[in-house]
Amino acid sequence: MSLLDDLNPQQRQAVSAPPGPTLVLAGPGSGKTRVLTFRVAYLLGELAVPPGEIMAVTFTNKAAREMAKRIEGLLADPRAANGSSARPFSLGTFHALAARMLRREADLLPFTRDFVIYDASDQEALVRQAVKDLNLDLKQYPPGRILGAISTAKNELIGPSEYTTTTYYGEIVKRVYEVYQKRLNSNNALDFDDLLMKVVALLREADDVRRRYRDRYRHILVDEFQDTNTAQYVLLRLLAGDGDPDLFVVGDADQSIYRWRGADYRNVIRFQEDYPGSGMVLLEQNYRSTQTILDAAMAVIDRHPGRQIKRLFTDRGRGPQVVVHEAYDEQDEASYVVETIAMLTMRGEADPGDCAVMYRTNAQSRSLEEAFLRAGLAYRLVGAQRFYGRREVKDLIAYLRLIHNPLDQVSLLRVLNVPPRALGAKSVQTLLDTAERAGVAPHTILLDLARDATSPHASALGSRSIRGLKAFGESLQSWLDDRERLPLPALIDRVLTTTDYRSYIDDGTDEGTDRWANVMELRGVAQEMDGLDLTSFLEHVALVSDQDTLTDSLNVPTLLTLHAAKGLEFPVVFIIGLDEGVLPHQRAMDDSEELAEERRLFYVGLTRAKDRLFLVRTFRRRAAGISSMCEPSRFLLDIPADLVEGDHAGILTAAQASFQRQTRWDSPASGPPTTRFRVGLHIRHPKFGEGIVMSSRLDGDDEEVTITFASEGVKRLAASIARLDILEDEE
DNA sequence: ATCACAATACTTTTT
DNA sequence: GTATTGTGAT
Repeated sequence: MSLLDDLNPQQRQAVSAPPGPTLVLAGPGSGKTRVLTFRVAYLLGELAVPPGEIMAVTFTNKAAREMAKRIEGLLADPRAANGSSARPFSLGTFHALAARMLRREADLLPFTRDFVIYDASDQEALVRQAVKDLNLDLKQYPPGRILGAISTAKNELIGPSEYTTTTYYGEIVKRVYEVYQKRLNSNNALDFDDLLMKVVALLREADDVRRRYRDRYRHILVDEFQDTNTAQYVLLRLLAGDGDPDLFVVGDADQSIYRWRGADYRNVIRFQEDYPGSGMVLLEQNYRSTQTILDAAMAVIDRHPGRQIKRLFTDRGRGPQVVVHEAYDEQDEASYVVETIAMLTMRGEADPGDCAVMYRTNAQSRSLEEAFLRAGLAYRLVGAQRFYGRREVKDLIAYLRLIHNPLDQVSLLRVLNVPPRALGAKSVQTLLDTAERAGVAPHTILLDLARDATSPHASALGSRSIRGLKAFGESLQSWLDDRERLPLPALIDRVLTTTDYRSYIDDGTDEGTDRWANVMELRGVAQEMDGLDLTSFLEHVALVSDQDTLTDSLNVPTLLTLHAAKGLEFPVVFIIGLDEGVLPHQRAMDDSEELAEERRLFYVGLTRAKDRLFLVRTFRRRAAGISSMCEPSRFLLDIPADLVEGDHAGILTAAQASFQRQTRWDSPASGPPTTRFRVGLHIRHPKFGEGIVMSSRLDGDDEEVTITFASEGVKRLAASIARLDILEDEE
């Protein structure tokens, strides 16, 4: 009797694969989390691997926690070869693990272990500063776009000095990038991308450090491998080392939805090339959804041009038909969702907590929230910025970051005049100029003023701003002293009292009360994480996103974006806003790669559903204030009408008919000649045996096919020369 | 010089 | 609904 008895043959093959590079290609709902957790348990139990040697990388911290919990459960199972309870091993996201390594090795690095992590809005503030510094027009060079370019470069491990370009715009980006990076350094700050980049640089340059980590992490597991970017992949390779490391990666190219963040599912191909001896296991059976839902999902993903028809199968039976609903406007859409959930609950067909509502953009949650509130029903929102993006929360965090790392200028500028201290733009600018001229960081000027108002720095400043700056400096000094003495919640209280933050934020209105409640909630987080120091608290705040804190104890419907839904499952799923311009999103419509990603995103949403699926579209939609008509999503039209519940199928067939007359398609109208060998196709080669097509591209009249063979690894073959037989679908 | 309030423009997805 | 910019009052 072994733990592995609970698995199907494919899963068992993956879990008990001999240590070495292994690629697990898993369809949705195929139990890949299960495979990963069993693999860890197998290493710990069966192979008696010391826990310290294992590192598991997950996509979210929530996934990490979930996995830890499950492993603990597995190891407590009497059938586990080594029935002691769970032991600690490294587990977390790339970013969290990288941050830990950087703090540990900070002595070798050009920043101190007190570095702060800048989130997207901090980054944008810094880019904004840089653009202004270079006397560029913010309108012409929107910080967000420049930041995107910088982030893309960082994900490819391209630093400011290596950044090459041939365009004028690229030249601007390069110059902003240089200033931006300099500012990060002088602020003792790292952005998200730096966490990865700096670790990679460290491991590349410091031989002894690299050796140490390689010796330490003998077994590495990666979840959602299709969403790794170049920096992450290089980091993995550095940690794993050469030869045949035990690198166990699990992914599904069809669920790759983070291309815009630099993720490259071709890492799957790279993996096979870099580790020619790697094993490959497929997980094809789906344990989650009914056949109807799977058929709908497959119909959508199979429209992906140049892709093999995939047969996901389940033994769960057909289940109820898919429901398609057309609402009049967003309010109507939201009330339809709320009413349907209420009805299902009332009939006892589902618990409120079984239901999830998914949408493309966070903004779409608003009408839903209003409808839930109107109906007096509770809900849970997994929002990107629901909590940590709020002004009052950011203010308090900025204060704490400043205390933690006074070099953090972004935070300093944020709070210097919040609450108002009569320090306007002019005073701030004079402070910065004075600091620059004296060659010191701005905060030292403040601290100097606090000690001695007549310090030499004072000359350039007006008497009124000196008073304000001095007062702020005194407060800062006292907090810095407190930092050493007081536990975190008490430190927070001190900041709130000295700044009299409450009377600033809480004006007695409902909104003000709400804001103060948020401040207290943040304090509560600090309190809960008992004994946590300031460093860990700030790191938690920076790296732990809302969905990581998603509690499943509440029995209420969940509202979340399709991206946030990745890796989750619900008995009842609503996907709303199935309209052209929303899903697919307007900004993805003129790029066929992006359009393909939108399609995969929809596919991810569909495959979250276990039993029932509701697809909702809206006839009229308000965007940026004006309401206009919109057309049904092209993805919706790909769902075969015979999977849709009677009354509603008409909506589809009518829309499909009108669609025929138009020329919207995923690829240009003329369309390039298509490849004969589509990704995922099973083939047989006379010499190499059976394999799977990883990619194929046209090469003149010929076709170059990249194939992974079960026995031979990756080969690139010319279709005209190699005698490739296409095997029938794996039915 | 600062601040409060009004007008304005913009709004993908997130570790 | 939010962040930035503009305006007039203090």
